[in-house]
Amino acid sequence: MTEERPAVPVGVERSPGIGRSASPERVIPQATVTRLATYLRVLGILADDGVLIVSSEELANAAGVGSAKLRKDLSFLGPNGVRGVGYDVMRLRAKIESALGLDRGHKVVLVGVGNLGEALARYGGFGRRGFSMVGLFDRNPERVGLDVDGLQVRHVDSLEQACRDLEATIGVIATPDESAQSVASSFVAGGVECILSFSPVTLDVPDRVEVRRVDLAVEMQVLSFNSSRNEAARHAPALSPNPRLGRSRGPRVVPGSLPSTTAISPSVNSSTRNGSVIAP
Amino acid sequence: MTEERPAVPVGVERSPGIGRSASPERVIPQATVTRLATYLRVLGILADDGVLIVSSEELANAAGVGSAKLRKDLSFLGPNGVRGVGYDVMRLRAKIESALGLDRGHKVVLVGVGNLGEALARYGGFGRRGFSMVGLFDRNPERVGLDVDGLQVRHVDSLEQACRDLEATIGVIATPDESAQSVASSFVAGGVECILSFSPVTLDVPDRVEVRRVDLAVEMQVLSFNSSRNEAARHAPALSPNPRLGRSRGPRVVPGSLPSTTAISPSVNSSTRNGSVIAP
DNA sequence: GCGACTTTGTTCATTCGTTCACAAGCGGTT
DNA sequence: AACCGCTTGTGAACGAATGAACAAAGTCGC
Repeated sequence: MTEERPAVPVGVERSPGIGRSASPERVIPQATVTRLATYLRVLGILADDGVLIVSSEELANAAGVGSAKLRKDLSFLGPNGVRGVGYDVMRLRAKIESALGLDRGHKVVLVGVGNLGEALARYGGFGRRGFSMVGLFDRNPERVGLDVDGLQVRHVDSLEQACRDLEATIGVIATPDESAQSVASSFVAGGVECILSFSPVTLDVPDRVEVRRVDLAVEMQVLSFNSSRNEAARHAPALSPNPRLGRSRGPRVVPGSLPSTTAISPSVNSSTRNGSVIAP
Repeated sequence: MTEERPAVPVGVERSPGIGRSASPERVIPQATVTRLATYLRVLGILADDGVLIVSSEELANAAGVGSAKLRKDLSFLGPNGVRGVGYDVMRLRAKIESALGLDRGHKVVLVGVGNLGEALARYGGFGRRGFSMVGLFDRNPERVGLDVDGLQVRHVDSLEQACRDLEATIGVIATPDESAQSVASSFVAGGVECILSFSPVTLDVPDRVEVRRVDLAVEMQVLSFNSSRNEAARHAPALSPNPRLGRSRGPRVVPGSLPSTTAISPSVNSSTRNGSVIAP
C-alpha cells in the first residue's frame, strides 16, 4: 500500500561526482511530487497564454501555495530559474515533466467501463499529459465490444495477457468492489506496477507495486468533519487557540497574467494532501 | 483552498472542566481525520459480518496501516476500547461517525451531470453514509429535466436559491473547468461552505469555505513519478540507502475475520496522504 | 564597467506527524 | 483474592515538512 511505503528517499541519490548529472537530482519528498503536478498545470495555462517568464511569487499565487514552498519544491529539480528574473515557463515545464516521468509515454489500461469508467475513458486530458489510453476492459458481456472513444472494450479475461502485449505501465480500476482485487492481481501478473483504484477496498499487492486510491466517500466524510468543525468553531469562538497573526496568508486568486477565461483541459492540482483530478 | 488552511487545531479544545464532555475532545489532525474514514469502512464490513470485538492489530491490518498509528488516531476520540480485549465494533463505529459529523444528515447538491456527474449521482453509497443527494443541476438544456436516480436535473441558474431552500451543506462540482468558479460562487452565495470539486482549477472562495479537490491528472502524474523512481531504483540498486531491517512491515491482507467475499458498497479508504473515492 | 535592484536557492528553526516502546488496565484463571 | 496474559492508550524519540529569513547571482540603468 502506498501509505506503507517507508521513508524511502524518493528519487535518485545525488551523485557526489563532479559535474551534476542531467535531470533527477537529490531526493524528492512525496508532498513535493504532488505539488509539482499542480505547478505543471498552472504552467500549462501560462504557456497557452504566451507567458514566457514567471516569478515564484506569481506562480505560487496561481497554484495556491506560498512562494517559499514553491521555490523549495522546484529546487529539488536543480537550478531552474534565473535570479532577478524568474522562471522560463517552457523550460520549467519541460523539467517538471521530465522529473515526473511524463516524457516516457505511459500506457494506461482501464478496467470497468461503467459510469465512472466511461467518464475516465472519455477524459481528454490523457494525451496532453503524456498518457495514452491503450486498453479498456470489462466483465459485463454487454459492454464488451463497445467502442468508447475509439477503443474497443475487451473482456477482462484477456487483461493479463493484454497488459504484457500492450506494455502498459499504469492500470486503472473502476470496477465494483468485489472485482477490484482480482483485477489488481491480473495487473500485477501482467507486469503493471502502478495502479490507480477507485474502489475503496484495500488491495493486496506486492510491495513493489504502487497503489493510489481515490475514494469519494473519504472526501465527503472529511468534508463533513470540517463542516462540523467550522460550525462548532463558529458557535464557540470564545478562546481562539491560534490567533494567526497577520493577514490570512497569500491570495488565492490567480494574478492578472492568468485570465481565468482560458479553459484548458484539466490537468493537475492538489488537495490538502491529496491531489487527484477527474475529467468532468 | 484546503492546503492554505493554517495549522488550525481541528476540533474543539478540550475543556479543562471536570467530567469530560460527550464526544469531540482534543484536536484531531487532518491526516487522522482522513484515516478515520478508512477505519469506518472496515468497521462497516466487520459489523456486517457480525463481528462484535476487534483488536487494534486486526483493524489496522484490514485498513492497511500500522497498529500504533491506528491506536493513536482513535485516541483522539477519547477512550474507546477495553484493554486486554479490543474495540466494540458497533460502539467504535458510532463514535467515529459522530466525530466525523456523519450523524447530522448532510444534504448534498451536485452540479454538472456529465459522465462523471451521473456516475456520482448514481452512487449508492450516500444514504448509507449519512449523506443524501438532494439536488442535481446542469447548464445544458438537454440535460435539464432528465431524471437521474430519482432526482430531476434542474438548471444551474436556480442553484443559489435552491441551495438555500434545500439547506444543502455540501456542494459537488463536476462541471467543465470554465464553469467551476461560477458554480463555486453560487454555492457560497447559497450558503454552502463545503465544496468537493473535480475540476483542477483553483477556486477563489472565502476563507471559511472548505474546498477539497479531486484531480485525476495529479494522481496519474504522481503514479508516473513513482513508476519512474521504482524503475530507476531497480536499475541502480547499488547503494540501498535504507536497508529497512527486518520484515517488510505488517501484512496487508485482511485477517480471517474479514472474508473478502462480502462486497459492501464503497465507503472509505485513504491513499498515501490523500484519500477520496468514487463510485464505480 | 559599476552599482542598485530583483529574484532565486538555501539555511535554519519550528511545527507537525509517525513510530517505538512501555506502563496502565481489564478479563480470565487458579 | 491474587496472578497472568493480553491489549489499549500514551510519552517520548524520530523524521518529515513548513515558513521565514538571508546570501548568492543575475539583470538593468547609468
